[in-house]
Amino acid sequence: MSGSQERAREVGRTRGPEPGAAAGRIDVSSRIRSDIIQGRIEPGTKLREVALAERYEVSRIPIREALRSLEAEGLVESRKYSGSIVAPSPVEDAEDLFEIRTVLEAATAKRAAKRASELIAGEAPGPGWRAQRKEISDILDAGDIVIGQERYEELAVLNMRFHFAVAELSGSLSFISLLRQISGKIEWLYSLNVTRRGPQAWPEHREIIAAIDAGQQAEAAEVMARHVRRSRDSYFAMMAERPHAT
Amino acid sequence: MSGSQERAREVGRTRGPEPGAAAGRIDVSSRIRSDIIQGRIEPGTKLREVALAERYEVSRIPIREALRSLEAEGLVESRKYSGSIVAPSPVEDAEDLFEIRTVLEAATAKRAAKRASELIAGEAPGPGWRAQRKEISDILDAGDIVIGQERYEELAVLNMRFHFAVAELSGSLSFISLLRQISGKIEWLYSLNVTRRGPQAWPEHREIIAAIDAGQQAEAAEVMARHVRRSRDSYFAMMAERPHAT
DNA sequence: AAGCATTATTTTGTATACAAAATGCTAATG
DNA sequence: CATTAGCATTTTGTATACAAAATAATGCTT
Repeated sequence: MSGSQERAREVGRTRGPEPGAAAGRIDVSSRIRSDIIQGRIEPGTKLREVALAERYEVSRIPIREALRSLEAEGLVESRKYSGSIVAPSPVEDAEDLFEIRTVLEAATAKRAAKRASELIAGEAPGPGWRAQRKEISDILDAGDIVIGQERYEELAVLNMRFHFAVAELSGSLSFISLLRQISGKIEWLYSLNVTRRGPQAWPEHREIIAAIDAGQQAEAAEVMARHVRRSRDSYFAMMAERPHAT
Repeated sequence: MSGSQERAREVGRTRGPEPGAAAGRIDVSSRIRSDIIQGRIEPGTKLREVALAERYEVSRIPIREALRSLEAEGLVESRKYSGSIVAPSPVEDAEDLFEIRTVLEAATAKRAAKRASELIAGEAPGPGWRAQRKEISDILDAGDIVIGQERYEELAVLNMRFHFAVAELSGSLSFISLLRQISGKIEWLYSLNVTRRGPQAWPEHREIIAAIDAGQQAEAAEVMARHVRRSRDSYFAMMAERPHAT
């Protein structure tokens, strides 16, 4: 690999970036993702790299890498030499997304129950079980408290945490990463409507955990599937009432 | 043509990179992915950007973007300021990967059957149906020919194409992109063993399509699930015979 | 004036240069 | 001798500079 090293270039001492330009920053891709999900950037918007670079006060390089990640999540669509645009609103994919959640989460519940049954049989369920199981109890308790105090807005994040906690209880990294893949679109979907599923759905979580704890794989899968389908029905019922802002 | 305009365009000759440096190149990320899947780079290997840049004869920028994509596929693991390494061999995740395929592909078969039932009912199944359905027939025929001529090595790629074609027949982009997400690891899994599933599995594909064409959703899902599970069993039977090179 | 070829302009893609963090090594100290 | 503080090296992260492609604008021909 040769290369004409002799640039004979005036020493560019003037080159350094403004000191302090790179102030404390929180991962650009998260900020863009958030801006898309929260609707601060509309679907179809052309994401020009220089504009984003200015907006988030970084250069184009981090922007480009962030766009690659967001592309993998399906929040952004890119074509070579043609730039990136914000993906179309996920409302069209709502049915698919709920179906995906149904089958994947039923599988995670089943696997979690399998691990529990191993525990019951005296075998070791693998590392982390205790902590993961406790995490779920904490989430369930927190949900009850939140409901008792009628702070329903906080249920959404707890709900998300519960479902991911079950995935982690399954011990299967492949399922977790797949669920994480679609979580962006799921969040986006829900953020399109301020209303969320009411508190009456929360107790279903305890049924799911009961089946898992009992080591009943088929039961756990079925209860989880039913739970997600109800959440689907609730979503579409809501959409029927108040038309969405696509 | 009055006045030939000599636009002196060659002023800034100072900085240009070696001419011809960017020769015809085929997407770096595909090449790295291929090298990982084919085992030319072992799991756990530190992927240093400069080394990759030299190996693929590009600068670090395209390398970094490729690594982001591969990270999303789970073929590479990265930590900030700590670089990227090739993900561990997917053999440990084999069970999970087959389970994921089972539930996702059963769902795609079900949806494809649903579209077919709409066609039967006289409704329009949506755009692309005809072409997609024909594509499947072509693949099935090609497989029969290949088997007839005992060129079994070519079955692997046809098999992959068939399953993706069914996903496309479902008309659900979300499912397709999720399946594409794990396809890298699936390919990796299979490439670890030269042997593949024998030709006796091929006719099962026609059963799946038959159920879809008949618009029998539950049946299509079940047949597809059974098919993937058999492929799972076949894989593990093979692994039991000849120990893998982890 | 309409359609098309050609030239500007814009935007993405990539290479180089420099800064920041992590890693490894050396040496001083208990 | 083990440990650790400090320094040097290595490697990733990011900014700037330039090249290539696409898009917009211009002018020419019919």
